[in-house]
Amino acid sequence: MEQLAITGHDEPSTEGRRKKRRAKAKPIEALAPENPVAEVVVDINAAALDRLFDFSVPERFNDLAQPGCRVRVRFAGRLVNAFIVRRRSESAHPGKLTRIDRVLGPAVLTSEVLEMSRAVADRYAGSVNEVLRDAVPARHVRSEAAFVDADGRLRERRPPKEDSHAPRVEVDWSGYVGGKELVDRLDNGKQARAGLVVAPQDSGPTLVADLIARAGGRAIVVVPDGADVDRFAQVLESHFGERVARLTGDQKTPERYRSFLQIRTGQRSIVVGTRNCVFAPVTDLRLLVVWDDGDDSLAETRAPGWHAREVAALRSLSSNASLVLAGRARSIECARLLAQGWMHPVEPDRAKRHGCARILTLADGRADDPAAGSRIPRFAWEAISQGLRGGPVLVQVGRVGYLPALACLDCGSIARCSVCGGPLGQHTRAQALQCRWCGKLQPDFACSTCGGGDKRAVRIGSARTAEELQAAFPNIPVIVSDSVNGVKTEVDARPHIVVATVGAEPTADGGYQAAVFLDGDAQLAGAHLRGEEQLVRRWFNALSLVKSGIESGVVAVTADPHHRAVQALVRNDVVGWCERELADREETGLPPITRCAAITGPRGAVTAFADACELDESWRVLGPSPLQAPGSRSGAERLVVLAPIADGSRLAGKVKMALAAGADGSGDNRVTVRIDPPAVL
DNA sequence: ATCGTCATTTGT
DNA sequence: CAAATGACGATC
Repeated sequence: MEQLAITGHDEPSTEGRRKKRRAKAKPIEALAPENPVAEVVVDINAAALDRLFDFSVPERFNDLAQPGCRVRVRFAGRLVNAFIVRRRSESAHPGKLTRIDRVLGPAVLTSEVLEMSRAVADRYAGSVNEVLRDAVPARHVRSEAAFVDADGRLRERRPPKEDSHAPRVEVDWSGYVGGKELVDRLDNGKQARAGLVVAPQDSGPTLVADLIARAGGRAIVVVPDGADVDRFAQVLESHFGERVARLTGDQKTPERYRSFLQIRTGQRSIVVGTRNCVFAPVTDLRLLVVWDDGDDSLAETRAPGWHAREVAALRSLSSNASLVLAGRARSIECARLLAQGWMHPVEPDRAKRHGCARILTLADGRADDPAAGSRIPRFAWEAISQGLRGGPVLVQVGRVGYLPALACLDCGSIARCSVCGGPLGQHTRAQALQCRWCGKLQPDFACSTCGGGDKRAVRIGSARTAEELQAAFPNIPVIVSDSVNGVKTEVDARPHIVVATVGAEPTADGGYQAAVFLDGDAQLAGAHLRGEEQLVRRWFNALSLVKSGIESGVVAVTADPHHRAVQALVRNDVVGWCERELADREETGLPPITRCAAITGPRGAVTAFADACELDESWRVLGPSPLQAPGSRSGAERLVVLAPIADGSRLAGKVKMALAAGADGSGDNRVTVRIDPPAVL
């Protein structure tokens, strides 16, 4: 009987002797009695291989080889990893099927995650296996033992008893326009989609905890970085205890895999983590929260470059889980979804908006300040010294280093590297000038335009700012938080000065007494498309670190008080700012109003690829324009295609077709394509 | 991707 | 006329 099941090796062998010997040494095993065919996704990065392949299941793997399992298969002559998608009774493949070589562990990939990965791949013109690499963490065999039974299957576990009734968190939503509607829907088990702006005086983690409780647990909270994970997890664990799992990019393989399996087996049902956790296999997911979704670290850098907000949106569509994009600011992408009516706004009302720290600018009669033109005007000094009487003071600066940008004293042209033409900067007080692109040290500066040897500072960095403040307040400790000295996550409540680059501000125990936002004008002037958006986002993030309420602190902003970004801060109105920015993008037809494909590569190859895509006549093509950046080889250029959102999947489809046909080239002539990359133009 | 096959080019 | 480089095409 077993003989009948043998499909055997295909040897059209001429020598019966050899055949006999082999058969004796290794008798051919029968195939699985039921569904002997396994459809798999192979783990090879090639657009042309982004489809399912059939393999046969030997009898001994019949129980183990379940859908969702990682397996090892011989494919195109090599052993590669793959995921089983499903088992079937027969194959449509005309040829003979190769056998699965080995089964690597239990079913880690759920059908929901697979389907979502497919949707993400389609949206970004990538292939499923690329997305699966991000969705399913690396296997760790030793950690696995505790989660599988003797038969190799996952041991399903229920969360530590407690309840069908998740503990309530005491949050008063009356200060939020749209808040009642949101929590009503969650309370009633209906799907909700909301763009939530959290007031500076409220705790983000607490509000999120309340939403999770109302949604009945079973939630994923995606945050930008590890420090945020700690902040959120602490609060969530205080409410939900053992049900919370952390999943972050900086966990080691065993810890990460264990966390993942705890989620997969149902042992933990609330996940807080960095971008990849948006794929976490929470069973019966009810709520997805993306915190501060304007932060670029929520975008994967490797292909296909998905963004956690978009993945969450796709997942909420396919799973019926609620979706909340929450933060101190609002991303333009979120504003677009709101304008479209796909999500509902939830925002602090007028009274709540007035309840935060006081914002001071050069307006309000302070324009006559004799020191108004200096980098740190008098009112900012006053804010610092007054603040120091009660506690810590935050000084936010635009750039890291000592003197990050210099210019020739004579002709005023920017100091540039003699080798590569990159901008020169002085990183520490003692160090010579160094090129920011190629790193070459240049002790003897000579202006490349006029030959002059004298220079002046154009920008002042965190190190120099700290030095100046230390000189002015000799008895006060000055702490620096930046990429060079290390990013601090928390400081205590004693009076000291914290100098931080934008985005690297530590939280202060009890809140800062005062804050000063420096270099706003320079940052707003360097405006590429999203520069202003990023600054506004970071300002509002920093604003929330300052004491509010009755003893509220002050925030001194030195940028042009008439700039709309500064006005947004003064009126604590990030929503209005966002609406205006969205209107601007609508006028110019730039992302996120349009779907975008950015094609980058060597000269010529870029346009050749665009031709291969057979783009619609109606789509807008910008460039190709030369790429001037530190890493890029000279001659690299970029072409940007803008299509209406409604054409998004057609654009991605055409790009994918071209990729599958190999139009992206190989070796030095290779082009890369990104759909909706975080940085365009 | 990577490997094989077939075709075209190059070398002595 | 044989080795060498290259370009499709299939991969189960």
